[in-house]
Amino acid sequence: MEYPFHKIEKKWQKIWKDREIFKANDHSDKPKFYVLSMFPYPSGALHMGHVSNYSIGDAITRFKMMQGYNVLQPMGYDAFGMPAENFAILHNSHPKITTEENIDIMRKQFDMIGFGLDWSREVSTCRPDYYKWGQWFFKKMYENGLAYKKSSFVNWCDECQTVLANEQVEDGKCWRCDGVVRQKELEQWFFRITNYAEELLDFSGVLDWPEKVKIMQTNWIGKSYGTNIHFKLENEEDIITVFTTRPDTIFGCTFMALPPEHPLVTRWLKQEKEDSELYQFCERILNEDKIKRSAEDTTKEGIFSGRYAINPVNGEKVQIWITNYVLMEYGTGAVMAVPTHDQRDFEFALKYDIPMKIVIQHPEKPFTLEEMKEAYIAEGILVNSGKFNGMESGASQKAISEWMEENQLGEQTVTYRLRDWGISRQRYWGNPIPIIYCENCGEVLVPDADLPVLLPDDVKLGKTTKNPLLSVDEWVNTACPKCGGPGRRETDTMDTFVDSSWYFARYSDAHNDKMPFSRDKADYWLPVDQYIGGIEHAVMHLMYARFFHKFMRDLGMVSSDEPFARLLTQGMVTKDGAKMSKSKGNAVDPQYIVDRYGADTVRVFMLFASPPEKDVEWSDEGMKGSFRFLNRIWRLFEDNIEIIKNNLGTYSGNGSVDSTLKELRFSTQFTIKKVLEDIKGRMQFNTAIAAIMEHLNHVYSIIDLENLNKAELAVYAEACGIIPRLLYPFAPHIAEELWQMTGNKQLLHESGIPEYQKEFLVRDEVTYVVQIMGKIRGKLEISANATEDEIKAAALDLENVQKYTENKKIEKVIVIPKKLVSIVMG
RNA sequence: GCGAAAGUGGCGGAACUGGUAGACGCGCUGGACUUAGAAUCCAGUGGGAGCAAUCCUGUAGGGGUUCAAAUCCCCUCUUUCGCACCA
Repeated sequence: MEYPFHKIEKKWQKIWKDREIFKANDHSDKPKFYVLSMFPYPSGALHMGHVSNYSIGDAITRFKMMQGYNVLQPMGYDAFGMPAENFAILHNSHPKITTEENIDIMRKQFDMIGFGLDWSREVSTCRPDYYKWGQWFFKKMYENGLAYKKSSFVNWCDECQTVLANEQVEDGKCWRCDGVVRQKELEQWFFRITNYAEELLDFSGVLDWPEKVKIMQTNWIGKSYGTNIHFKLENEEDIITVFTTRPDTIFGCTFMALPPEHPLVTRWLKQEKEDSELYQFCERILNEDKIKRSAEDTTKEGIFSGRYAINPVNGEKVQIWITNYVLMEYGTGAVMAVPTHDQRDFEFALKYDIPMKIVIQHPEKPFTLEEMKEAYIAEGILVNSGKFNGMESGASQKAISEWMEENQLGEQTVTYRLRDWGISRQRYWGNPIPIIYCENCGEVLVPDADLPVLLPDDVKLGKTTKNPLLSVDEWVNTACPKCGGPGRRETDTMDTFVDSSWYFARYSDAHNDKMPFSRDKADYWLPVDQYIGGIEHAVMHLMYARFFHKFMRDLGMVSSDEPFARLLTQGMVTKDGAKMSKSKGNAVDPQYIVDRYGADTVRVFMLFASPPEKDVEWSDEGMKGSFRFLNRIWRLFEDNIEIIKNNLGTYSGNGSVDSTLKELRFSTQFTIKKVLEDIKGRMQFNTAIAAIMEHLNHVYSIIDLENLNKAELAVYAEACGIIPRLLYPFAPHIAEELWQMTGNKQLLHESGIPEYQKEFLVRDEVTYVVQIMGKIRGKLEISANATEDEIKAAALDLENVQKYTENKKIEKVIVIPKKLVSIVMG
C-alpha cells in the first residue's frame, strides 16, 4: 500500500495557507533571515530545474523557521524579455495575456509542491507597479551621470533583433537563442558600471560566496596596472597615447599598432584616395565582424601607414602600422609594439620584416636577435635602455614610469577590461526608457508625475525587423515635458537584467507606491542572507545586482554594501548526462511525478541525489527509492502509532535498557547531531537525508516490540518520534502529518530544532582498529575509559596480532583515542 | 594558451581537521510471502585466492612525505566550467 500522499499534501498546504505561516513580518523580536532563490522567467509550467532550485531554498527556509528566525522567502517573475514576446507571437496572443496566464499556472504549481512562499509580496517585472520604479532608477542613473547615450558598434543578434551586452555573447553567439552575433553601429543607452569597477572587485562585504564566482567576476572586470605613454607624431601635431603593462620594454619599441577604428586613422583615411592600398585594407578589416577578427585562429594582418611616431624616451622614429589585432575598446586603443618581448608583436614584426631590438637580457644566458624563436617575456636585465641599463626588469617598471611622469612623457594608470553596460534593447516587451526627444530641448527625462511610461497594449507583433514600438504613432509622438513642443519618445526598452538588479529589495516592501521600497523595510531585510541560483548568472546578473545595490546605497536607499551575503550556486538537473530540456527531449514533467508519487518524494530525491552545488542526475529508479523511504516511515508510524504515542517523552534515563536499545538511543542522538551539522554547516542535504535513512534502518531492526520493558519502549518511541522533526525541511507534508499523529498540537516549524543529549552520545565500548605497519590486522572492542597502556596491551594480545609480532621487535605503538592502534616494527 | 574545479564499485554519491575506503540510495543475485504479479521482508554485493579463519589487491596514472594517504607534495593524463590577440 502506498501512503496517502495526495490527501496529506493537500491537507497541509491548506493549513499552512490558512494560518499564513509563511507571511513574513516586517518587524519582529526574532532575528530575521531572508532566503531568496532567483526568480523564474514565467515559461508556463515548472520544470525539474525549478523544483530542484526551490527545494533547496525551501529546506533552508523551514529549517531556519524551526530555529526561530523570522524568515522571508518571496517569489516573483522575471517576466519581460524576448522569450515572452516570442511565446505570445507563437500563440497568436499578447505577451501581457500569455505572461499572466503562465504566472497563474506557475503559482499553482509552486503551491502544489508546497513551497513556503510569502505570496503577499509577489512581484512581476512586467507590471506597471514594478516597472515604474525601474524607470525611476533610470532617471536616478541619468541624474547622477551614470546613464548616457553613445554611438558605438554593438553586438547585434539578428534572431532576437536586439543588442546584447558583451556578457551576453557566448562564443560569438547569443546567450539566449544561440543565433550568430554581428557588429552593428547604433545609438545606445549605457549604465556607467565602470565607475564602480574598483568597488566591485572588493568582495569583503560578502560573508560567503563560492571562490569560483568571485574569480569569474574578478577576471571579468580585469584590472591591470600599467602606464600611459604619449608618443608625438613626426611632422604632425597629434599625440598618440598607448597603454602598456610593460613600461620596462619601452626602449625596445620599434613600431606602433593601431586598429582601423582609431579616430586618427579615420582622419587619415579622409585624405586617402579610395583605391589606395591603405584605404582598401582598412575598409576590408572594418567590414569583417569583430567576433571573427578576435577569434583565436585569425592571422595577424597589417599595413604600414607611412607615418612615424617618436619614441619619447629615446627620440627614435617608429613606424605606425594599422592592424587587425588591436582592440579599440581596451586601454587607449593603441599599442606600442615591442617585438622582442611580446609574442604577438614578435609574430607581426617577423611577418612584415619590422626591425627588432633586445632591451631585456637573460641574466645568465644572453641571447641574440638571430637566436630568437619567440619573444622573451620573462624577467631579466635591461640593456639598450639608456640610464636604466643594468636594472632588473621588474624593479625598472616603477623607476621608468616615475621618470616618465617627472618628464611628462606618460603616467601610471589602471585599466579595466570591464565595459559600460549597454541597456538599450530594440524590443517591445520590456521596460520603456523614460526619455523624450525634443527638437528644442534635446533629451528630456519624463517627469516623476508621468511615470510609469506605460507600454502601449495595441502593437503589431510578429516577424518585424523593426522595434514594434516605432509603429505606434500615438505613443511615440508626445509633448515635450519642458517646452510643450512636439517630442518623440525613446523607443528602446531596457535590458531585462535591469529588472532583476533590484527585485530582491522590492520584496522588502512590494506594494510601496511612493518609492521603490522604504529604507526602513529594506534595511530590516537586506542583505539577502541566503541567495540561491544557477552558476550561469555568476557574472551578469550577480554583477549587475551588486552594481545596482551599491548605487542604491549611494542614493541613501539602503545601508548595506552588498545585496547577497551568502551565495549558493546550485547545479542543474541532467538526464543521461545532458541538461534536462524540452528541446533535447529528455525533460521529465514535475507535474506527473507529483501526481504519481507526491511532492515530498520529488523534493527528497532532488536533495538526496547529490550535494546542492553539483548537478543532479535524474533517475526514475532513484526517485522511486525516495518514495519507498517515505513509505517505510509511514508504515512504521501506522503500525506502531499506539506504542509511539503512549511512550513518547516518558524516558527518564532510569530503568534497564538492553544493549540493542542502547544502540538505538545512540542512533537517535547521533542522527540529530549529524542532521543539524549537515544542514547548518555545509548545507549537505544529501548526507543529512542519508543519516535519517540509516536511523530508520536502525529503528526497523528492533522487531520484538512486545518484549520491551517500559524504559525500552520509551527509547523506541523517542527514536521514532524524532523522525518527523528531522524530516521537516525535506519532506514537510508527511512530517507534519506524522507529527500530528503522535499527538502534537503545534505545527512543526514552531517545535524548535531538536536538541541532542550529549550524555547518550557516549558509548561504553569503543572499537579500535589495529594496524601493523599500516595494514589492518584486527579489531578491538574495549571499554571507553580504558587507559592507553591497557589498550596497547589488549591490542598486542590479539591472536592475529601475535601472529605478526612473534619474535619481532616492536618499535613503537601509536594510539589514536577511540579510533586505532598502530604498531610499528623494526 | 591562461584561470578554476574535479577524477572513488555497474550507477548517483559517502568518507568533516591524514586514522576501518565504498555510508546512504539505485541496480543486481539468492531466499521468504503470493495462484501469479506488484508491494513488502531477509541475506549478499569493489576485484582476486580460499571450505574457512584469513590473505593479496584497489580511490585516473607515476613518484614522494608519513607508523598511516582518496585526503598532503611533485609530475603526467582526462573531464567540466570560465576567459581568450586585454597590450
